[in-house]
Amino acid sequence: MEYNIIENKDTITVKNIKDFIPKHIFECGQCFRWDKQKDGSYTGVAFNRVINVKKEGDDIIFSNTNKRDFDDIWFNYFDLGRNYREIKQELAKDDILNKAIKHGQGIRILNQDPWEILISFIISANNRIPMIKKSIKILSKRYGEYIEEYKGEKYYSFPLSNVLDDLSIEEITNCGTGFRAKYILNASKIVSSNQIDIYKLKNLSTPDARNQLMLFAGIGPKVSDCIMLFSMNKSDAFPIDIWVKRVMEYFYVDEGTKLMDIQKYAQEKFGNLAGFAQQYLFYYARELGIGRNKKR
DNA sequence: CGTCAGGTCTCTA
DNA sequence: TAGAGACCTGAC
Repeated sequence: MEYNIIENKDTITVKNIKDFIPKHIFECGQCFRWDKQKDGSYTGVAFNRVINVKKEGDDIIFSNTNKRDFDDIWFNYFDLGRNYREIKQELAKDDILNKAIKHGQGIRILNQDPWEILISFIISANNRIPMIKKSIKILSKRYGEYIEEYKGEKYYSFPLSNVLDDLSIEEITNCGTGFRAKYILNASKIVSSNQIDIYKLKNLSTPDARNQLMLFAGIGPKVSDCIMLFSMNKSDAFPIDIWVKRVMEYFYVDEGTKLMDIQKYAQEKFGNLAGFAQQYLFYYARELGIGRNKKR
């Protein structure tokens, strides 16, 4: 993928970029540390940096950054080396996905940090997105490192495992994590002691990586698939949350199909692109509120 | 006040 | 080995 990049003071502009719509990227459920600003742009924190992303016409402007960070961090973070046009062309052969893609054509799957994503998705279990974001924000403010103030707001990095592993259950609960606090503490101890090297899991096969992740208390099939898809470059992972379950039942499989069987179905149908299909379907289901009034 | 939300764990038959 | 029930928390 080649881009026409313009460098200015504190900003990098990528001209005429297709397949990049901030709203789709930041609101398709893969990340929790990006907030919409009054001007419609999004400000987020990742890899100890604060950055603002704004779409102007066909250009994307990255503010509060520089060419070096763009090359070293953001190019990979925003998955800019991947050709989404080809992925969408392939998936659009399926009628349902063809429609779903039209709603979320600017989605990209971010390459996020495994440790932050592992904890974030432990917190996501039986929780709501605003609450998840709030918990992560408090955790970072209390136990992360201060990064900088940007447009009147202070930003903090996500706390390291060897900081969280010293906390009490109560201290973690007090960040709004509820019953998941014990899972967070447990995971912190496993990671800080290197009992499981989560940074090496991306080198394993998807089933093997999944089995390793499921060893953590509080991580089941859905959360492990999220971790693999959003931070370990496993594009064949297919996380099935309530929305994906609904949209799959609505369009593809019988109601009451077991999650494992939906998983198998998606694996066979979408293969290596399952993760991308999941994102388009998830966004589509939420936009349309598919199955919202149905009982589980 | 119940209900319920980006699931997972525990207990029971 | 599958299925029901519990679970922090806060918004409706």
